[in-house]
Amino acid sequence: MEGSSGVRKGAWSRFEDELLKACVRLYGEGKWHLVPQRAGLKRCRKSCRLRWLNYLKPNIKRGNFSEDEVDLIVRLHKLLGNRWSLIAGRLPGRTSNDVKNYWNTYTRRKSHSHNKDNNVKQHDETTVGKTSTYDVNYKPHQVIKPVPRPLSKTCPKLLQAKIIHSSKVGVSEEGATSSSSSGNWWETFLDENEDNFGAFEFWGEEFGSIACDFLN
DNA sequence: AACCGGGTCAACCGCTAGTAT
DNA sequence: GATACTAGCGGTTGACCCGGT
Repeated sequence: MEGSSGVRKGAWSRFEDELLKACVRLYGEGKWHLVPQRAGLKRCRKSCRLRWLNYLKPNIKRGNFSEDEVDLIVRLHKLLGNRWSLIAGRLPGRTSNDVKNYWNTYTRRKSHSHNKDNNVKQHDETTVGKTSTYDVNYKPHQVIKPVPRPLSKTCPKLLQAKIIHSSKVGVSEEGATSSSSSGNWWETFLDENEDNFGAFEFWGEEFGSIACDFLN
């Protein structure tokens, strides 16, 4: 299976996996455009990156989603919409592809059962997703799509919150660690923690109120 | 045993955002 | 500011598997 440009497509062989793993071990993640050359693979950079992120990367969790994970996915999807990478970021060991695939089958299952039985008044408590679109009490939810905001580095809110980070090391411009001692502020962004309501407000009054509603 | 349909998951494609020059 | 290039994302597709008939 090789394209006209000499680039292989389709399923990865064990040998290719080993080459890719060895390459990442040697050079680290990133610079994906160099990976095919370095690893001696006839794959495009996208293919290499995807294979690594979705399959070869250590700590990837496989198998069924737990109830907690499903619940989190439902809640996060309600808040973020189809931002699979953001959602996956909150689920250790899960990839955006996993989450997306799960959601697609999950919603398909839901719509299937919905079509089968339009008269269902009570949502089956045993099924996953307590907030399915087909709940009797379902209200169309408002998906929050982060809007780019022109923020000055001297923005008082930013300075106050000390969340101006270097994109690489997660350290404030002042060289101190951020207010979130355990790393990046977004890692705890959705925690049910009062501190975060300030963060919501930071993105604007509207976002803050929606997010608070969501968490309540 | 053969066929069919649905579910699952890996992979590809097209697009946008970010960065370098 | 314009352009080129790279990284990353979400949508979609297709192969494979499995259970039912």
